[in-house]
Amino acid sequence: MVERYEPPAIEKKWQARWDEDRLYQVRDEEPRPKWYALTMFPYTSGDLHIGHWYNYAPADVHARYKRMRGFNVLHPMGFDAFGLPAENAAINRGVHPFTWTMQNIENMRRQLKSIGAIYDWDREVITCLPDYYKWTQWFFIKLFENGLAYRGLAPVNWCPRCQVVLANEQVESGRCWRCESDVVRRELEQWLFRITKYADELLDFNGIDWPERIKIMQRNWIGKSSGMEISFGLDHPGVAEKEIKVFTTRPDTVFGVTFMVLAPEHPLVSKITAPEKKKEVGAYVARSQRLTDIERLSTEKEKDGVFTGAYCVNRLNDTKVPIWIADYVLQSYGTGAVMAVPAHDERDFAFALKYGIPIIPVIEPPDGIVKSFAFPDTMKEGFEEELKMSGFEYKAAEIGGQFVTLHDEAQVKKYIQLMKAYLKPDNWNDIIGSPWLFFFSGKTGIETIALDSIESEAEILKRCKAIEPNVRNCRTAVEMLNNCEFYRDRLFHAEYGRMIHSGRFTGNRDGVNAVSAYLEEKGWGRRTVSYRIRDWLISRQRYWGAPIPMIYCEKCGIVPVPEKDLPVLLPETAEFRPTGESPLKYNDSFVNTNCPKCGGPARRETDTIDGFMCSCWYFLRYASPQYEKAAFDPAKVKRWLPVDFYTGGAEHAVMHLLYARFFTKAIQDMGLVDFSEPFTRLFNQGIIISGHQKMSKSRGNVVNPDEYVAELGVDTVRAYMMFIAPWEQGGEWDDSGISGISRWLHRVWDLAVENYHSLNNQEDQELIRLTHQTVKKVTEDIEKIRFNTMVAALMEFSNHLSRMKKAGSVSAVAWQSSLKTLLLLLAPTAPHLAEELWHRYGYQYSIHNQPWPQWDEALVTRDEFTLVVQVNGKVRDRLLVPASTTEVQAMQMAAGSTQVQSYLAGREISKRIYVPGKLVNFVLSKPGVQEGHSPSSPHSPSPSQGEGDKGGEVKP
RNA sequence: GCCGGGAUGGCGGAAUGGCAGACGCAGCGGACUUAAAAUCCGCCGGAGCAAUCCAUGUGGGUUCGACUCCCUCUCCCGGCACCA
Repeated sequence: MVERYEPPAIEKKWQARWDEDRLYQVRDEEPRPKWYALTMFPYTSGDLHIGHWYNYAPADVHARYKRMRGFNVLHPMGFDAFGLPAENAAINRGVHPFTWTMQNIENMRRQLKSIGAIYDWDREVITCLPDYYKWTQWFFIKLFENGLAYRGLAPVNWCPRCQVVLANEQVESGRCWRCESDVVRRELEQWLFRITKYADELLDFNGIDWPERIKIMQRNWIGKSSGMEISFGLDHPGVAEKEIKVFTTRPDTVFGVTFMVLAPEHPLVSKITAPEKKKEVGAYVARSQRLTDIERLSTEKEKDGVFTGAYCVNRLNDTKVPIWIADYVLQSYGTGAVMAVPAHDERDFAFALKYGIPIIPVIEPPDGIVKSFAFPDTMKEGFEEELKMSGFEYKAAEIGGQFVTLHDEAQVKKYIQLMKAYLKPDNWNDIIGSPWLFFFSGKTGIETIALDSIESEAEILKRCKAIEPNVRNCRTAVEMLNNCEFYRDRLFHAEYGRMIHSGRFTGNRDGVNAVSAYLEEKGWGRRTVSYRIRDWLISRQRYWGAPIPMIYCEKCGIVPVPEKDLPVLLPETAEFRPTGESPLKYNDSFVNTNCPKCGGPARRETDTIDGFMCSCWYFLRYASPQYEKAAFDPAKVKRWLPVDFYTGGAEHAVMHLLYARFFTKAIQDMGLVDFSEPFTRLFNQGIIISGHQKMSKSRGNVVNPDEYVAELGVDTVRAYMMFIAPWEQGGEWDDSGISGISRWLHRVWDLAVENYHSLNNQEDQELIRLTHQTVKKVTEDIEKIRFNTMVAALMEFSNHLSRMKKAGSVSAVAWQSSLKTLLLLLAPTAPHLAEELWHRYGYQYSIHNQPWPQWDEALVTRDEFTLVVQVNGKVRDRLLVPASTTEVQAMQMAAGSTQVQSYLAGREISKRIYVPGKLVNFVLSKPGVQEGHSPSSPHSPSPSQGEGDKGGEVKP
């Protein structure tokens, strides 16, 4: 018996050898082209679960492949080491965050080493060490000096559980990204980064190869929308401001403004509120401050608000517009004020209905449908017959009367005539949609009033109430119409269309541009853009982060710490209590300092920097991790950056990935680097879930890879990760298939280790073909990141080898050469096994320094192929034919097939389809006669399946 | 609600306009063994004795031909969620 494959021993042996030989040490200066393959470094949470491995193992396979393809590959690893969990461990268990973090790193480094990756550990980066965070602080000062870091009073997202503020990106559906607590608002003075300055640049993804999905998420997050800032006149005694500015994307609806809504936090609120409304408004403002974002922004929550008692003026039609406040308007977007057009905005519509505010339609519905309800007993005898005769679409209402639907202007015109003729005295009728007309039949005839302004709205309502007691409690005309189900779909729409009821613009179809131009000409507005994205809030009221390197001096104000004094070290001792204030605040020896400018007494900033800033530049540090003179050695960054291939989870789409892009653009503008995008190609691998949930310690569903490694070997685990699904897909962790991979690697071992006895060389050509075919398939699959099919191809290849070995049907030379190729193809996936077998064959150490095998396209193609023969698109025969077969020959052979002939008998071929190298399809003309089929195929081959099974029985 | 992605055997998946189910797991049968494990060989979507038919979430369409392209609907996953 030959030696058995024993992975743990082999793996340990080769890892030690590689380590000793510094096989994976990366040299900066090499003639080979560079390849920077980066994978997102882990947060130091304690240990790596199988989900982490799913990030790292396939990334390493790809990097190893690139290495064999002749690239000088930098594939570094490090630790994202600042963050809340470390401090929470300190609070809960009394371990110092530093100790906790470094212990975790020890363990994680051990696990990472067991992967057998090509990480060059000399380049390890740990963000919580002073030699790293010194430069994080240095970058902060650079941003400050360039006007990109500023201190501001802002309503912030406060997580009551973590006792810390969060950036907008770190709030997920109103909850803290880390602990899922509901976030509340607080007004605090904080440090922010001016990411909004780069909003437009961040929208430009030219030159980078990123998944469409991530680009869309970033675009949505940035949320650029073009519109207008429109000024409404304000004339309030004692108030200096003479206008209220609103932001709108729909200037074409400006004639439909019937109220104005300010955010509760809007600075004008306290100034303009009428004395008798002060109490109510104050209470509303107080309440909205108290609510969490979840409560306040919940779409389930009914829109509510309060009238301030004040008015402004719509300059376009000189209408007085009541000013309300409501918390569905956000102070932080646009101007914090909106012009409400209830006829064409869903929220405004709901709000207006709730508070009885008039609704004036100003845009025609694009479907052109107009409705009218002929109320019971309002029409004279014979009206219905007239409707019928005129061909109108109508339906009898349950309560009597008719629902009439009109489809064009001619119908409307005709209907109006008809209706006027039949309307009984002292009644009214209306047509809704466009035009919007009310017809009142009085003593003197019929009077028509259009619902085109606040005044006419009031007049219409007054008259209706006079006629119909049932509508007396309606506050607006639309509220009255809204009682009728039939009208509902006409009362509100948000589409673009022809303007109506809009003075000089009535009839205009390009309202947005027309109104914009007019407002600009008048000086009442300007075209502008708004962004959803807000500046990045980076202050954290916590200990375990890089201290913000700023000093407050009473005389000199805010002064950055001079570079020579960096890093501002975290004091070793601090009291860790969840107070909501930085533990540094009460550390006198940290806080008290001297002003670098005037030397006088001063205080240090006690907040620390958001950990996401550390990961904004770690990819630069890897280029020269021990460099002491600066954050990075410019020559090395020039050599290695940008990252060629960045892999990691999609959960960072609008956090890390957006921040890192911003940061890179910012330092490019400072002249520190000469590229604008850090990651040329991004690939998001899928997530491994467990029990239908993301793996996390807190959920208690983590799967530890260590046991699999100990039992089956790391090569098996690596290959299994590659095999389970396409990498971008991920999925539920299920180890039931891992035995298949283990068996396969054992088979490969036996294949290579056991002696081969050649009996003949019958299959040499076939083996050569299969070898080249496999090289091609494996290479292309790795390039396309289709690792699962790559492993499948390797399995198929080794299955063929097994068969040939058993048969002894290839020469010893062909066998050796193919096996050598198999090992090379296997090297990235199963590096230890490949190295061991390579060594046993006596080939030169190391297999990982060998070039990737090439394939010869001429040898890949077979000299014969299976020609599929179809009749009416259904496969009826398969013929093995020479590769040189011509179309004519193929047709002849296909037609000659006995299988096929039974389908052709008595039928005419109307079309012959030929796909070279693949198939022939005979299309038959429609069956004329039922007989004429051979008894063996009684079914009609015609595609018409009407008769189904019962028609198929033909007794012989 | 809006924006993405997805649905294929018992399971993971393969096939991106041309042989549906590669490769693997599980299962079944056999060989070896005193026996078991391991290993090896065979079978393995459904119906049918068979010829053959049915089958890629639903319903329609385009095409000689559709898992693949287009439209409708259902369900699942991810993101955003009053952004005016």
